[in-house]
Amino acid sequence: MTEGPTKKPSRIQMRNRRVILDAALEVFSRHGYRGATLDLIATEAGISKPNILYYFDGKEDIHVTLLSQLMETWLDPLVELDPNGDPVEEILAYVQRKLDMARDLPRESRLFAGEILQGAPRITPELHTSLRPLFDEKCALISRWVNEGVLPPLDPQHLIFSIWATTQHYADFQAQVHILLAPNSDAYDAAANHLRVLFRSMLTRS
Amino acid sequence: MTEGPTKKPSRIQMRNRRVILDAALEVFSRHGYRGATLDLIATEAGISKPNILYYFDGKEDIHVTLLSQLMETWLDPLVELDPNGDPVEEILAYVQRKLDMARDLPRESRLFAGEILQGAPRITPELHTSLRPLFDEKCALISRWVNEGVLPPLDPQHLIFSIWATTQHYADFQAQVHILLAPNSDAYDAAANHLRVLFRSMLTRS
DNA sequence: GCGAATTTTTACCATTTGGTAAATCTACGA
DNA sequence: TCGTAGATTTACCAAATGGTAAAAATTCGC
Repeated sequence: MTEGPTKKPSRIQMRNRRVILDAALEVFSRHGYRGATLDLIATEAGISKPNILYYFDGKEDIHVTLLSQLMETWLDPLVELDPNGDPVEEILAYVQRKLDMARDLPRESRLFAGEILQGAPRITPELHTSLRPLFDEKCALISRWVNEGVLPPLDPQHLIFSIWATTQHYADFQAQVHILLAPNSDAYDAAANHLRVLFRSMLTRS
Repeated sequence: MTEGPTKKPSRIQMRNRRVILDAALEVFSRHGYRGATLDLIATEAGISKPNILYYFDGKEDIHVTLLSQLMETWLDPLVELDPNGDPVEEILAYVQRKLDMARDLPRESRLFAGEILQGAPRITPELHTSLRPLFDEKCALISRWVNEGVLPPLDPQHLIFSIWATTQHYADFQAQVHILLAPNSDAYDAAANHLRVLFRSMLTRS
């Protein structure tokens, strides 16, 4: 472990690590950290448990690896918020991107939600180093837009919270949403329309 | 279990069941269902593990009891949505009540969120019998308001989702919120202001 | 094809955890 | 105060679970 340059991974290592992480994402997001077992992950991956421990140092290593890899994808929509674009359209496009992610990557959303829900015991450092600076930067950008008068007065921090909350809700609370919505309706289309109206109303009020 | 009328619980039973449930709420909300152990709950409650199993049939029994008791409290703010009140003020008051609950009962919020996040394996029946009818009823009420022209066109289902999502976010994602917000600021006051503006904008747009 | 390195399996193990049986202690009404 | 129903503790247990050692199998550069 105190070795210098890590050997570049073989094709087998690349493939198996990917297979294991995909299985682990499925299992962790469905059962939570403690509810997930190495046996479940092993079965899901089609790889024996000791073999999984050949590729990862342990259960926690798999979990942390997943969360770290996820973080980049997760923050990407916010990174793309363009200082040079039209403020209202930029923010609405951000809402749409976040909603698309909730639709396309619900397991990732639930994995992240589960970690935060339990106090972010394994990802707090990353939140400080990755999320916090980006959050501050984009809050400053939105504040600038407000000060320039191109946006009405609003709280950038809580605006972003509202966007996160409303979009991720469809992935994180999917079980509830499915019970409450008519099964044939396309929840995401309706949600997209609703959220566009909701946030546009706030961003364009006179 | 096939007995007829259950004996009325003694004072000791009342007290100990309350103590156990309170400890279990703390432990379940912090660690999730699988992460919570009877030993943790026992320590937190100051009651030995076998003694806990004298009052409850098992771990799942405690969890289900907690969720069932919580459901009533949880739905209460929505029950109070008054068909005879002013639509905009009624909905904004509902938002405030939900936000107050997230502030005052964060453990309950996280317990519920954890259950839904994992597919509501132990509370799905209650969601159908308790939540669904109330949800449908209040959606119909809001639809009526829209049809009467006292509210602008909007999707009642997704409006309620947005209210749930934005308010519960402050309890469920508390760990993240604490990392991102300046520690001295009063998050709930700012959130209340923000959410009032957000939803009022949508409800009063011309 | 061959030897070394990598990968996989087999056979385990210690700990944790939900739960139980039975003995013991305590409260409480007669 | 005494007997009994109710409450609590002690001493367990079986299954699940994260993890390991070492043998066996496979892959790969030459």
